[in-house]
Amino acid sequence: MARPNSPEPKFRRRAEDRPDELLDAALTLFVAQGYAHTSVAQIATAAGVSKGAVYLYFPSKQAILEGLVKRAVTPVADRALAVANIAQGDLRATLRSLLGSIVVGLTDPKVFAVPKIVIREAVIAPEIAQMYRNAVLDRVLPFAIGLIRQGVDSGQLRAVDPELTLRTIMGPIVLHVLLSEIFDIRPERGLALDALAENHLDILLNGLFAQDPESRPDD
Amino acid sequence: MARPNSPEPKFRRRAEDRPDELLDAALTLFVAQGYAHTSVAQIATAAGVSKGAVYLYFPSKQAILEGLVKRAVTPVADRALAVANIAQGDLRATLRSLLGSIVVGLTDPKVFAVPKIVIREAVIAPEIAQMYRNAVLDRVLPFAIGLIRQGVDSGQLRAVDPELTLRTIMGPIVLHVLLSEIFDIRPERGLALDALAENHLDILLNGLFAQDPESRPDD
Amino acid sequence: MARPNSPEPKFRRRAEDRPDELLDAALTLFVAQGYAHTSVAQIATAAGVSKGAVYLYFPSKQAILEGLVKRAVTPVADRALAVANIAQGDLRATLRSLLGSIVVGLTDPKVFAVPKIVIREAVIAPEIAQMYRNAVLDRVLPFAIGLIRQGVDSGQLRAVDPELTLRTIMGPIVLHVLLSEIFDIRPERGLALDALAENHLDILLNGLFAQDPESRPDD
Amino acid sequence: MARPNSPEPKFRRRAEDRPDELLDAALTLFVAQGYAHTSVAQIATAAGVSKGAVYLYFPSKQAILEGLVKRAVTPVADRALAVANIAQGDLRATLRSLLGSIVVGLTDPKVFAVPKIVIREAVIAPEIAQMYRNAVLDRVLPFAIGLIRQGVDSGQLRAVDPELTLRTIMGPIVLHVLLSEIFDIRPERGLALDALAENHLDILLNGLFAQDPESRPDD
DNA sequence: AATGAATGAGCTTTCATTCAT
DNA sequence: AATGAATGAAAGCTCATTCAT
Repeated sequence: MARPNSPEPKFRRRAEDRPDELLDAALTLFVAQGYAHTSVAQIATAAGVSKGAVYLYFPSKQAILEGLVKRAVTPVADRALAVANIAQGDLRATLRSLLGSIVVGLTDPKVFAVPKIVIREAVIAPEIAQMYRNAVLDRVLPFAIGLIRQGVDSGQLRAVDPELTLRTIMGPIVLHVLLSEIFDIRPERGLALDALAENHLDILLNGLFAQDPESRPDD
Repeated sequence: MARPNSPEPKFRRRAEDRPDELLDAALTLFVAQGYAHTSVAQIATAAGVSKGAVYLYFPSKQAILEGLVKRAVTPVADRALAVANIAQGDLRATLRSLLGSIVVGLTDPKVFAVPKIVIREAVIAPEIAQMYRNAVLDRVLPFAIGLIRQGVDSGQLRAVDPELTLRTIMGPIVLHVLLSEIFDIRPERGLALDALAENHLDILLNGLFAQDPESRPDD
Repeated sequence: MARPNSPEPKFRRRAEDRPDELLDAALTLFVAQGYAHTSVAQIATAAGVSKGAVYLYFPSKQAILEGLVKRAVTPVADRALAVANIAQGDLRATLRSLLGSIVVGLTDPKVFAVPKIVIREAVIAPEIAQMYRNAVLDRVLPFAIGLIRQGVDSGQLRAVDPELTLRTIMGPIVLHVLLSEIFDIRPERGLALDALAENHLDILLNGLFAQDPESRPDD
Repeated sequence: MARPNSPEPKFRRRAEDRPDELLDAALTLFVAQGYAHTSVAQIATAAGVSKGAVYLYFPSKQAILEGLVKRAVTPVADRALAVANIAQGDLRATLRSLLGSIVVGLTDPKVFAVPKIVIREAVIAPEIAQMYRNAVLDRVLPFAIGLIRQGVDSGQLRAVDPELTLRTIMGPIVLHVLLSEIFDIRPERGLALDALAENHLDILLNGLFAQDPESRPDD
């Protein structure tokens, strides 16, 4: 306090982004080992500070988890809503670019790391799942559902249930990302999320079944 | 109380189904609190035995988790393959009854509890996820994928990728079950899994979009 | 009691030497792993009986240790005193055959196993060391000391302290057996106890030092 | 009590000699009760710290035992080798002062406590016996044996086996210390180690037997 | 602001002993 | 006489959190 003209602290160990460094360290460790198997000491070491210092920035281990989710929540929702701007004109094109955005988002490990942690640790920290729900899902889902509803109302989409249809659209891609890591499933090469999205979109657009014998093209 | 020659022996004996009772207790606790937050003492108490007795049947806490998965694995795979018998004749009907079976299966909390635990604890016990993969997924998925491939080959289905298509078919339902609990999402009343399946099937059969007159043959 | 003319129990699992079988099993295990690291269950298994059966013959684990010592105590003392019969005539011959007997005794692992256990476990079971002392040492040592005293009194031995001299006679051999196993010391080949006894006896008889310059042969 | 700003902090800090304090406490307890019967909690209490604090300095209970041996090993070997300087000139004098040093060393309970523990716990921790062997015995014994060999070569000693003779020299004294405590043998007053050494030296120098005139010179 | 020594509750696991059968 | 399931009291060890410095 009243620091006496500090002598050029330009290159001092930046102290105000300590929390962020701690969160980064915690994120990596939580993803790799789970919350319960990660000790505060490990987080401190990974962030390059002492065990005690962690408690200068976070009152408890659980608070680190909360901080992680809080930090991730706003950009994710923002990113999702940014897609809203695409949502104009042809619905097919919108759907295609929407799925594209999702694929890009899920491919970046940083983006999906926090949701994965939330899903995993929801049992022991329900309030965190709640927080995530409020901050992300409750902001993003209604918008997406509204989009579908408009399509139905305008007659572009068939008379489907908008909320349930959102699950049909999103489910395969999200679950794939979630499970492929857990069960070590690698369809062909890599995650092949784009191939999955391609095939999925095809079915959404054209249905699963061949229309009828004579109209079927020979592709 | 003050009942002279007490009719309750200090401990029950010869419980041949102790392992099962312990697994039941563990399952409930693991679902409710997660593996890490469940102590062996809690499992023992819930099963009505002493802490030490647990180790009469399982050599370690982790072995309980494994026992849980082992016990669940066979019936699940069997149940899934039993659906195989439905898989004859019209593919639309097959698909409908297949989804119906899945909905019934996932609605029973007992059935999906173990997979949920496996998914949650995969990070700290990868070999258990592996076990589940080998015992369930590797038995069931190839069969399902083969079914789709036959549909494609016979011309009933459009020229979709069988493996990726399976994700489109299963994804929405499985993810819904997985996330609805975590995020406490209850669409309208209950899980409404049947409504979801209905809407999903509708999209699979007819596509998402209203047919524009010229492209739609005569479906 | 009053067993109704038992139908030829000739080849029945001999039940009355169960205690001995248990002691045998315990001895082996105690020697190999120490008392603390040997569980009653191990003893039972090694003896081919159930855990509970052990308690039909011994009231506690410690009682097994005591039983072990009790069983070993009498024959050891007897064997030692049997050597007394040799103790006649020339003292040099007596000493030589005495050391020979000791060497033979210590070479047999069975004989020295119990004393080794007693020595090792004396801290946690002082009453057992006491028992050994009373039953063995107090019977054998006075006799040996008396022998030495006679030698001194008769003028065959120099004017040494009989009690302390007994330590000089016995110490090297006993310590060698005790430590060679512990420190994995193998002088040349095997324990070479006989060579040690030979050399030791030589020193006892002739002293360590060459008598004087001129009398020394030219080795 | 009701002393406002208590002058006794909840815990002491920065005790750089904590490890030593813990080793001291452990040594006392191991000597009194044996390794297996001493709990980490006991060691902690005896050292005036909490159970957890022990693990700040030693990774395991066994590591305490090792630390104990490591700490004792260097001074013992050093002390032994310091005797080397005495080893010049007349061998009789050397032997006398050597035994004197040993007696002094063994009389100090601190010095012999660790070897006694090593001997006792060798079965369950053979690597510790090995460590002791390497650090102490392998440094000291060759020197002592060499000394004897020189005596033989120079003709001062008779043609004895140097290695085996070392046992004759050391055995009685070491075994006496080892067993007297175990069997609660107290010859007359105290350990009387000096009397033992005196008598032992006498025999080494002059042999046990009274010289019969004719046989002595060149037997 | 930062440290890291210290705490103490809690965990998994072992095992001598008991007892219903 | 014999079993072995069951107990319960430890034990060794971990770790989130506190606090003197």
